[in-house]
Amino acid sequence: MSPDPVADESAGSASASGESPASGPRRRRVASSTLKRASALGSGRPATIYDVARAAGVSHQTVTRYLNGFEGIRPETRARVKDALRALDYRPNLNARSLNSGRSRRIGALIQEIDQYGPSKVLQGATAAAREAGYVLDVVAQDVSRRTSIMAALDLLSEHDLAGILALSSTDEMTRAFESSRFGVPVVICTEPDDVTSGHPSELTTRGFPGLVRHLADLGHRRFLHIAGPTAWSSARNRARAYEAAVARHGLRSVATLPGDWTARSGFDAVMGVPGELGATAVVAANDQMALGAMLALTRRGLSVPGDVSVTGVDDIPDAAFFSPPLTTLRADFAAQGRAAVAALLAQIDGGESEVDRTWHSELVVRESTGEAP
Amino acid sequence: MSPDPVADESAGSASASGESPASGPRRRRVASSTLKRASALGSGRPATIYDVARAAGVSHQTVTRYLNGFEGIRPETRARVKDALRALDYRPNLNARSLNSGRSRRIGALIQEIDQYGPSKVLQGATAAAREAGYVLDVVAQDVSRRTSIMAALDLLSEHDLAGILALSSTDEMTRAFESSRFGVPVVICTEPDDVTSGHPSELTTRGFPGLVRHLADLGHRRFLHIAGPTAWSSARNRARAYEAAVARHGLRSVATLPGDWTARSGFDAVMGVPGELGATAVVAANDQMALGAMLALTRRGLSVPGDVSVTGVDDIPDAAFFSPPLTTLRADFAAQGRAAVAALLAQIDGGESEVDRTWHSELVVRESTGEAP
DNA sequence: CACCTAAATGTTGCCGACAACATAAGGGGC
DNA sequence: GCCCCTTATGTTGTCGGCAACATTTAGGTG
Repeated sequence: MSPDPVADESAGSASASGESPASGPRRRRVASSTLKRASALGSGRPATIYDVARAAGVSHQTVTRYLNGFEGIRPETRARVKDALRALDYRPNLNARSLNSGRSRRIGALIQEIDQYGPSKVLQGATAAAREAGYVLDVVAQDVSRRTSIMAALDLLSEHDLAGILALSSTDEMTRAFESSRFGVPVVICTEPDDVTSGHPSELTTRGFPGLVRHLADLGHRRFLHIAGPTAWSSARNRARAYEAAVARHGLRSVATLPGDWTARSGFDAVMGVPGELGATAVVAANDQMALGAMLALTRRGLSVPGDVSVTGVDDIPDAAFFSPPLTTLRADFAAQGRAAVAALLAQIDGGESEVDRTWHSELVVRESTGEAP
Repeated sequence: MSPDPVADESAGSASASGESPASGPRRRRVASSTLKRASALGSGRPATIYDVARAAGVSHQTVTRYLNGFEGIRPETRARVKDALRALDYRPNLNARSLNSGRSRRIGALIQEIDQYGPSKVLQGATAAAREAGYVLDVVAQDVSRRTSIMAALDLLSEHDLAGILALSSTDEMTRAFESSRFGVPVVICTEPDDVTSGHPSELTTRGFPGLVRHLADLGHRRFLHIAGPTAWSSARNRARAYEAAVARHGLRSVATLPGDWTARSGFDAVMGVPGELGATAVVAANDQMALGAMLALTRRGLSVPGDVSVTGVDDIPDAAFFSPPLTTLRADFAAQGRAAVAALLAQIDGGESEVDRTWHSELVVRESTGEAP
């Protein structure tokens, strides 16, 4: 009835049982007919080193040597191989290579809440970094709605012989799954720098939240409200800790820390759920979405932003600059997090050196959602 | 200086040159020492069918037969194999399998603007569908900032012997790259159902936009403004066409179609850039982000939403319900698009039948950004 | 009980790449 | 000119799984 949602264009004569439509032990060829394969451009299956060798009139090992940059090949031979490679459009089969070498060029990536801005940006950074190193990411997204367990995802990944595994979300669930499983490959859990994991105060604790709170304090705010992320996320816990420490350091008062789940709805519900007077003139949300929901709720409660209450977020998602009013927030660089995680993993894979110390910067972006305290 | 952003926990004794630290033709074992490998749980490399066969006292082929569900195995033998499989925690090496069979369980996925809600949701749906079928997605994200060409990404993917390739964004650039390349595997371009590709009016043209425009017309609006997505995107073109057709059908007037790029900023700029009076009482944006930017711009121009101007979006991103004011929009189901694309690809891979006709529904969600025309 | 067939299991070879070993040309030294 | 030794290149075997073919064992039948 409805139009096919997918515009497909099958390419090449490849698949779907080549010539003999009847029987079909797949492409199992008959004895020596193997030599009849792809000779010209674009025909049939991709060329192998054997095809190239035959075309160049050398042995397959000479081709391998050429590909591996071996010096001792006569210029004349070298030229023949080179020509054959290009003529047949040779692409190495990484599958076969890793079967032999035991090392693949693939990284498994587990990710949760991929539809959120943060995680998807982390993924973007990770794929970019991986690609630059000649790797691809095998991505498995945890669907929130169907919690089939991370273990099942890991099982799926474990068969694909990967060079390493990346956890792109740092939740307790994820951490637990990674602890209980044993992989034969390096593993990295990507997370915001946080106080507990690193053992010393993170940038968010030393500069990010202090700067944010000072900004609000300078505007005359004295009583604060925090809307936290889900406690299962290490970044949520860290942000809450950083917030509380910053408020305490300035000798100010935190009225409450309300639980949220990163969504705008939870920010909205949190504020709507406060009984009686709000009791605070500044709402510090752990991310921009919750700040968005909080602003709407404040409006609903008859409070104006920033007239009566100032609101801040964390992340600086692209939309934040266009909220009504535009949101004051702490900018985070998620793509860099993803890149760093991949770099750390590659370091483990290749060398064993884990030298990847990255400088983290959260930057306070002041917009119109914060103003003088009433 | 700053704490290491990545909490890593290397697992297993695997990597890093096992025993002999000196020389090292990798794990190339010495003659028959191959038999000395992993015997107990958790030791060394993953078990192969040969390990299992030895443990069960049968030939490797019997193990294969068991794994493939072959009936003719004596119950007693069957039990021994089963026990050995579990004892060694056997996992098939899909790499080796696909080297032999020529078919892998991996799908290449190319995606652009993954940090946008739509594409990331499509990816979520796609990975979920792939996972259910026992596949994983090899994701390569096109980074907008570094347009290193899709071709390079395809080259990278082409070496990883994939069962098929998915384009999760439908842009001209992507389409062109797919047309000029020849793959030996099925290819599917995931796109919104649109008029041109499908050859007949899409749901968006027959119901989505007509419903939206009628809603606005019923509120008394007569003059409309469209903020379109980037013309390189087929969905942007289709939405613009659907909008114009709907306005025309109701005998109303479209003042202009302004170009945007999906971002809130572009929506903001589009509205700010209109010289003189706005000339319209309803702004129909091609997505929610641009609608968000448009609303802020209208406020900046001294117009109230929805008092003076009504604004609508498309997509119904989770945040849309919490914009100020909450946004009237056409809901789209991106995850379903991703699932459908995978289903179509799998159909091509497995059967050749492309029976995947999915019912597309855009649903009008009325919120507070639309109201009576002034 | 010999004999034949079907069922159950074992053996060999291949996918594509690479590594170790093996061999065929070239260039001195005497 | 003989021998050795360095190049340049060819041959064999391996990774883990599967398919074709080979072989053994069990189950009937005359």
